[in-house]
Amino acid sequence: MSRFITGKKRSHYCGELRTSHIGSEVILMGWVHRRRDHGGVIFVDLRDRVGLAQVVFNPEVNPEIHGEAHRIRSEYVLALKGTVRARPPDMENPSMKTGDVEVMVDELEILNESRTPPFVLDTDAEISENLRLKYRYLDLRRQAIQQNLILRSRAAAETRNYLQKNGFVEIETPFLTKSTPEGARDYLVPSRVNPGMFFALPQSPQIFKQLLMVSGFDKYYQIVKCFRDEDLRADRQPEFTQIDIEMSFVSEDDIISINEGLMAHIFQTVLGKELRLPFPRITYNEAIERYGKDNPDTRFTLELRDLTDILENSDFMVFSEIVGRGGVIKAIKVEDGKRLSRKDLDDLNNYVMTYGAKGISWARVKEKDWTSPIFKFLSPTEITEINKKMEAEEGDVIFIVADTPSIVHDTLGNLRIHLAEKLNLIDPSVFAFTWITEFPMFDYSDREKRYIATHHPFTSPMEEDLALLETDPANVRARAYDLVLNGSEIGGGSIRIHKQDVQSLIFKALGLTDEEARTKFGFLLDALEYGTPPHGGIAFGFDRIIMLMTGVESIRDVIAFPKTQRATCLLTDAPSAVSIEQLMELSLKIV
RNA sequence: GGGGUCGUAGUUAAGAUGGUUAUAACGCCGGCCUGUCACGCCGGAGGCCGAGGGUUCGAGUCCCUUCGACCCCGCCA
Repeated sequence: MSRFITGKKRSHYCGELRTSHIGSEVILMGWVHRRRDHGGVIFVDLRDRVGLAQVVFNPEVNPEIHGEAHRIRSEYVLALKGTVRARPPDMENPSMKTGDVEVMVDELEILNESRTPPFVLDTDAEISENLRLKYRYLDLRRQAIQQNLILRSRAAAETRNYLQKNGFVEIETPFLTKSTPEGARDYLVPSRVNPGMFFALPQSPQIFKQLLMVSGFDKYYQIVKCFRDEDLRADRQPEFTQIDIEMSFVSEDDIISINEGLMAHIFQTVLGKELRLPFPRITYNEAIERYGKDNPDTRFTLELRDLTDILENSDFMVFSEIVGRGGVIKAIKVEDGKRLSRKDLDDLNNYVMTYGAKGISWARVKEKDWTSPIFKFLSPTEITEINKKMEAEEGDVIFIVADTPSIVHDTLGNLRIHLAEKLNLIDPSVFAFTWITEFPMFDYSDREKRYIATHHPFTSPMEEDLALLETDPANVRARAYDLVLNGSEIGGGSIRIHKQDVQSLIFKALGLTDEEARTKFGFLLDALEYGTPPHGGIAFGFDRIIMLMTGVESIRDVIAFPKTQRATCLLTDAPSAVSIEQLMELSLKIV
């Protein structure tokens, strides 16, 4: 039996010792971060989740414990009692928070030994991600990622504080629920009791939170896991966490202002960062026009300008023909273009092909003319007009893309970010929030040959666009809004439909027959007939918010046990095969 | 489904044009060392070059297949 665990309790965290503790007796427990054995005196940096403390074993003070300390290796777990003292003069270590003091050990117990870890934990050295994920429990001992998870915990706590204080009720909703059409692919769970039937894990608690509004809960929230069986990215995991919020008797402005308050509260309490409210708002159309994306990074300019008018009748057929087919021509301008070499410029042709563009034209603006592969194809008037439109001066570089509107926007929108990163135009200390409003209600899906909901099928259309529902669905705007932070969509929501007749109209516009709507959403349509209040809400991607707050590049660095890009867990080896007995119990057969 | 980067001691990496015994640093093991803090000094062990096949007198290096990690496109209401 450990005499420390049964008799003596930890008195302090290693990382909290300061000069104020000098003279006091402390009991520490932690991991051996580093050991420096001088043959005589032995120093150990002992680590816990707060930080490091130097503990000292001196053979003259206590030969027996010093002998024991010789056995100590990296990552051994120690319990020890000792006295905090000031370090001898000129022996302080200013790079450690606890560097002014050290602990002279007079009792030691090795609580556990450790094999040599597969990678060293005492540096910030880059370790390959498959090793990190396989030994995630060791990776999570590293201070940087521990700090991320601690910050995440504080952000979650402050979210709850704020919402509770503002009268919200946290209510849990089912994980075993009904598969719904529309949206992402569902993760399915077979039902043993009902052979051949499946639950789906929720892509979000959307319908349940609306039903809670019908029930009169008025202000609901939940910090909740959601599941989507789609391909992964640096900021996408198959299971992720949302801050889910819904309110009754509110307009867009009410939801926006309470959530601006939420963001300000979290950033203030967790990061000590004062956010300026209200956040700017721009419409979806404006975002696309100016930035090419509905999640613009507004920390830098490089805005898109439209050259279609100037070039639609150009003798340069490449441009005029594209316009003739309904295409557009847009451009961005980089000041001080010397920073881009000729090779940089030519390499961009490969870059833009990723986004479906056939190419990109560039022009170095000179005092009289351009240096540009397309200079000889354009008239002097066109050159002048373009310079004027772009407000270009000598030394600037202009990038021009001509194609369908969506390819042009996609290409320039991403090129904008690419160039900003390459040219260091982004101040990493800035948090630039923007609301995007008036999203289109529908997107046309080429694959499904029908309109699909841009947000989701329960989103209310703008009243003034109701008449367009049957005649011109592409131009119906939704009462939907996204919150964008530094070019990441961190949240989105809408005012919902609360009338059964409007909901039916939308289902019709989406190509759902009454019967299909009945089977898929009958319970919701029923509920709408029993006094549903006007309501709306929002959901935030909690992991993404934490990524931005911690400044990490990968969502895996803010999740304790993440999946790989192929949606597997290298630690547990999930997913894995199951026994034939398990399958039979579920009435399943592998095809 | 598609495009790209990568895989060499425990770890991180170096290994032009194919050519003897595959390097280095850190880590690990042993020895020495009483004030270090990336402690120092001396010595040592450690490799099926992701896996399989092929070309060749000869492959870490070239070709094919395959596995895995990461980034991107599609996808993600």
